[in-house]
Formats: sequence, structure tokens, C-alpha cells
Amino acid sequence: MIDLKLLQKDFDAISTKLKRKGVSDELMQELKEKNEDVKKAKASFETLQALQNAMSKEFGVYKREGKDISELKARVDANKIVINEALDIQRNTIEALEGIAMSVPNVPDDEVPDGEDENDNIEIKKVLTPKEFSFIPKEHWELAEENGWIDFERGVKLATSRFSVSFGMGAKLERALINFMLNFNSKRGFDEVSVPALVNRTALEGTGQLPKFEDDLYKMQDIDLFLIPTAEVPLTNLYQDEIFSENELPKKMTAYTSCFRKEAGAAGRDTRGMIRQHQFHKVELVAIAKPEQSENIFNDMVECASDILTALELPHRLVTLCTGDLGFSAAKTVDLEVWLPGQNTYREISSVSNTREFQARRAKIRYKDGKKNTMVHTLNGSSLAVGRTLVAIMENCQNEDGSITIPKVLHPYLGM
RNA sequence: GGACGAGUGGGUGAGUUGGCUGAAACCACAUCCCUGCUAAGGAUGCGUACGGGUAACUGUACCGAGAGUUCGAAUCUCUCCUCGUCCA
Repeated sequence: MIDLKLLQKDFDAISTKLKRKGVSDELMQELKEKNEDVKKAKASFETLQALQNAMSKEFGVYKREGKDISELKARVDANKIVINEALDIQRNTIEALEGIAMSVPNVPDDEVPDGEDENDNIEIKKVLTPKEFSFIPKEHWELAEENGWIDFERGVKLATSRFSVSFGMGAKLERALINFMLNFNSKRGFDEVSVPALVNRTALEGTGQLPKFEDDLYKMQDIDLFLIPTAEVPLTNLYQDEIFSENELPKKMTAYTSCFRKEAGAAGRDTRGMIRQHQFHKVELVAIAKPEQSENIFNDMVECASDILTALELPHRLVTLCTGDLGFSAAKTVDLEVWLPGQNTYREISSVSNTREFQARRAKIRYKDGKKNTMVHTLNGSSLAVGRTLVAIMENCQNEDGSITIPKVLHPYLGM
């Protein structure tokens, strides 16, 4: 959530920044007014309530002294009517404010480039050079089926479209990748955590998926729980409504989970293959940090994900997302895109974001900064999306006969 | 699924004939003092959020969540959630 105090203090600066994210002046103006409404409503309610409390205290005194209470009670009763009105106003204004405030995206960092969509993202660097094939490289779904690694039809049979089943070496490779990535991250100082795949509404509000993006989440029918779209949600909310002491930070975590997304806005995109599935495996990195630590940790996380790709001998590039492609909660995001020779293009395989205080404010995660409580920074990044990594291995490591040469670092995990 | 019991501040845990308790006490923690000895003694401070004030300080709310009774609720009523014990 945006900082309402800061908004009040520095309205123009914030609305200029949010304008880059497509937030209209009207909405900002409304937010400002609603915020002032709340302050006024609270002030008048609290004044009345203070009076009420004072009068109520007198009752005790009157009673002890055996005085007549009827006059006092008349005054109190009269005040009570006014209080109830003030309370109603207060509730309504708060509700109105939160309705808007929770739907305003994070303020992008100044260094984030302006842009409409992924075409305006800016390449930072390329890592490893895609190799030249002496034949026309196939797309992963062909290779997956030829090798009997992945069965798309049977996934549909079991669930619906955008589900698949892995067999044999395909399944083993997924498991190998998960283990390899978790071990890799552990060595980089991220503690392994195993978390629930279902979370409640509060958790999703904390990280920013709700209230705005409920359409993209799978919701349980008889209970207010949702399947997680990413491990970022449970990992970050682990410390919801908590106050860290300074020496506990930074907190660096890694977890493997399945992720579930309806992909509501992606109809028709990547319908073939396993690039865009409703359920996919992902190893995630999450960090909770003091503000002054977050920039370094962000870079560490990008490097960590990039180094995994390098270890797997997969050519990739790093891009800075432009304002139009930046997610709701992120102040800044670097995507890692892996080279897919079958598609002759780079495709997203990891996304590392710094949300700064945005999620911390929503989830109420703070730390003791000397005497006072300060919002932490939260960061998250995939390292990596397992399915897409498997795709990248298939396409980059394919041979002319359709066989696939498995990267050396994975051999120990496959008993090779 | 059924029957009881419980949910208080970082922890343990008082407080439930409604007002003087935002909350005792202890522990932990912080600062200071004392002590010539490594372990102990003393003083003070120590919940969160929002608002007012340069500040000292002060107002409101919060004792699992929500609703209700009442002038007034941690304390009474209802619903829900969670945990424990017993039964199935």
C-alpha cells in the first residue's frame, strides 16, 4: 500500500510517479480527499468519545457518593446519539479510503524506464552465447513428446487445458532441478522453507494479489482459501504483523512449491507446450531486509538466479522491466529471459522484484530501528520456474536425432 | 462429527460479583549505578496503530475476530476462528 502520510506531505511528487504507472490524477485526488475525510472523521469521533469516557467515569463517583444519576444520564444519552453518527461516518470514510488505497499500485523507482509493455523493457546484459545449430532446432513440445517426457493430452484428460503430465526422465529432471536449485540457493544463504499451498485472504492482501487480482486465483469453494500463485505469498506473509529486531535481518528464504494461476488474461497465448500452465513448479527466493540492505540483496538475488542458468549452461539475458510491464507490487523488477532456440527468442524464466515498503505496509512487517518501528523491505524472485527451465534444457541441449544432452551439473541428481 | 476447557503485552501469567487495569507480578530486553571479579545486587525504562503538540506530554482504539447488552466490558450474551483434553 502506498504511504498515506507521505502522500499527504508530498502529494505532487507521488502522483507524478504513480502517473507513470497509469494512475490518474483524478484517482490520486480522490485518494487525498478520502484520506483527509478519514482524518476529520476520526478527530470528531475521538473528541466525542473522550467526552463520553469522561462522563462515564463520573458514574462511578456518583454511585459511590450516592448522588442522583438521572441528570448525568440524560447528558450521556444525548451525547451517545451524536457519537453513533460520528462512528458511522468514520467507518464509511475508512472503508472508502481503503477501497482505493489497496488498489493503487506501488510507486516505481526513478530508474525504472517508461514504457508500454515488454517491448520497452531494457536489456542489461546477455550471459552465454546461444549455440549455432547445424540443423533446425525443434520446439520443446515436439522434443518432449518424441522423448516421452511430457504428455499434454493426458494432462487435459485429468484436469483441463494447460495441465500436463511428466513421465520418466521428464519427471526425474523436474525433481533434479528442484533439488539442484534449492541446494544452490541454500549455499547462497537462503534458508529452505516448506510452506502451505493454500493461503487465506489476509495473506494475499499482504503481498498485493488481492483485492485486485482475484480473477487470476483459484479459490476453494467451501472455505475462504486460495491456491498460491507463487511461494512469495506464504513466504512473505510468514512474518505478517511481526516486528523484527535489527539483528534478525536480513531474512533470506527459499522454497519450492507448486504454483497455480488461472491465467485469466492470457487466453490464446502460449497455448502449446508448457510455457504457460495453470499449475507449475517453482523455486522461489524471498528476502526481508532493512531498507539499506535491500539494494544489495536485490542484486544478489538476480545474480543467484542468473548463476543457476549459467550453471545449467543456458544462455540468457537480464532486462529491466519498464513501467508498463512492472507488476502491481513491485517498485523495480529485473527479468531473466532464457534463450529458446526452437522459438528463436528469449523468454521469461525468472522475475526478481523489490517491493520496498509496499508489501511490508500491507502485511505490517516491521523492525525495531533503534527505538522506533520501521517498515522492512520485501523482495522476491523466482529461481527458477522449473517447467520453463526444463523447456530451456530441451531446446538448448537438443541433438539432431532429437535426443537431449543433460547438463552436467544435474548428473549427480539423476544418479548419472 | 460429539462433549467439555482455554485464547491477555516479546515470554510465563494475574485479573472474569462490569468502572479506580492498557492491563499486576515474574522473566527477557535496554540504559544507568554499585561491586575487584565473571556472577550477583540496585534504579529506571520497556505493547501496537492513528491523531494533536517544538517538546514535556496528551487523545482515541486494541486483552483471538466480529456483533450485542450497558452511561461504561478483558470481565456479561451471541456467532465465528484457533488451540487443548476427552468421546466417536
